[in-house]
Amino acid sequence: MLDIKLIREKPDFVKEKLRLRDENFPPIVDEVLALDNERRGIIREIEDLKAERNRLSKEIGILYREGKREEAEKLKDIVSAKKERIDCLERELRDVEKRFNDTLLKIPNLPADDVPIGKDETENVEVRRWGKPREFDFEPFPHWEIGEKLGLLDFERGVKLSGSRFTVMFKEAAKLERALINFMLDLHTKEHGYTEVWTPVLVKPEILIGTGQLPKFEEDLYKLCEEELYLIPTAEVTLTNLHAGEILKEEELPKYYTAYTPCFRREAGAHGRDVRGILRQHQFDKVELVKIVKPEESYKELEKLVQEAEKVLQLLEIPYRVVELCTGDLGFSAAKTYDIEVWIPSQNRYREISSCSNTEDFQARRARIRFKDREGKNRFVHTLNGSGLAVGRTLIAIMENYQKKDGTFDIPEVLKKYM
RNA sequence: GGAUGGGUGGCCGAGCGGACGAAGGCGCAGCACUGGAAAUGCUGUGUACCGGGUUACCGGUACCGAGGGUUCGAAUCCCUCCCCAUCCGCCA
Repeated sequence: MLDIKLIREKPDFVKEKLRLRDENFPPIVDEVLALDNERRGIIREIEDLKAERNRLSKEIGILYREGKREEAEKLKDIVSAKKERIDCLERELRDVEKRFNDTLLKIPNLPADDVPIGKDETENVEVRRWGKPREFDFEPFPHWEIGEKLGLLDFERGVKLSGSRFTVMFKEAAKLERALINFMLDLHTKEHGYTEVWTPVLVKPEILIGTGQLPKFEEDLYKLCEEELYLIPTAEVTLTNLHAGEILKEEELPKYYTAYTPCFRREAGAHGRDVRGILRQHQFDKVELVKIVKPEESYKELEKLVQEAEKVLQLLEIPYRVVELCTGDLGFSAAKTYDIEVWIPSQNRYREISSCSNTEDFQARRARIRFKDREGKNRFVHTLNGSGLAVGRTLIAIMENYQKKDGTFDIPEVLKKYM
């Protein structure tokens, strides 16, 4: 959530930044400002009336104590009349406030100053490459062919159990999935200083508002019909919200959390994309990295976060590149994002395997995560999140990059002790 | 799912219609004492919003789990809901 004070003081600046994301955003700024004005007018009137009421009520109490019943009765009538007006205004305020909040919650974060300007993913900027794509002396198979032939990936049974975009994994695939999770968690906890966390995967709506999935992206989420609970689309949701509503001590920061969880996405906008294989599934595993840090350290921490995620692919010895997302491709909550894209031989291109973002105080403000600084002032923290990595996609990368002519594939050296 | 007991400030805990933003304690900060520290003493110590000065300030409003209601006035009385604990039931 953006700071309403910033919107009030620099509406043109905010509009300009939002325009870099999408031409359609700027009008919402005027909308929210109009509601803010209306809201403040009503608040002022209510508070004046209440101040008067409180003053008179106090007087009534004193009059009673002094035994001046008649005077007290007179004052009562005056206060009663004010009460009617207050009730009416409060109803009005409730309505305006709700519209104000809904609107404010639907405004995305502002891109950081150094984010490249562009309209969509074609204008993302490559930052660096690691490793050389292997030269094959045969036409590399896509992972779904490798997996089906070896009896490791069963797409038909996935559909039988749960429908399209669900898959069953057998034997080495299932085992490799588990090995990868352990490998990633070990790396981040032992080498990078993260605290391992296990979290629920069902969460309340306000938690999803905290990280920015709600209210705008309800159609991307799975929701229970019996209870007001949603399946998480990423552990970013639970890890970031661990400290929702809390005021942390400055010396507790930074906090580094990592968790393995399954993730659930309806992929509402992705009909027809990547339908084959396990690249885009409704349920997938991910090891997530979340950092809660002091504002002045967040960009330094973002660079470190990306490197920590990259380390996974380096140890697995799989080529990748890092791209910086342009303004038009940034996610809703992000001020700045690096994607890590892994080399997929069968597609002869790099595909996203991790997304690392600094949301600055956008999520902190929504989830009310603050810390008390040395002067005793409460300030919003900055929150960062990144995949470290998407496990299913890492499995794809291994199957394809380590494949052999006979249709089998090798296991990366670092994973052997996990198998 | 059933029964019982609870939800008050950073924490513990009192208050049960008017002077209560809320006793007391702990914690924290400052000062005094000390060679330094401990102990002790004194002082201070919530948040959000609205308005004015627009730096360290002042005024107002709200907040005692949430939402309604009664009342001139609610932490306090009434209703609804949520959450927590314990026991029973069910269950991996």
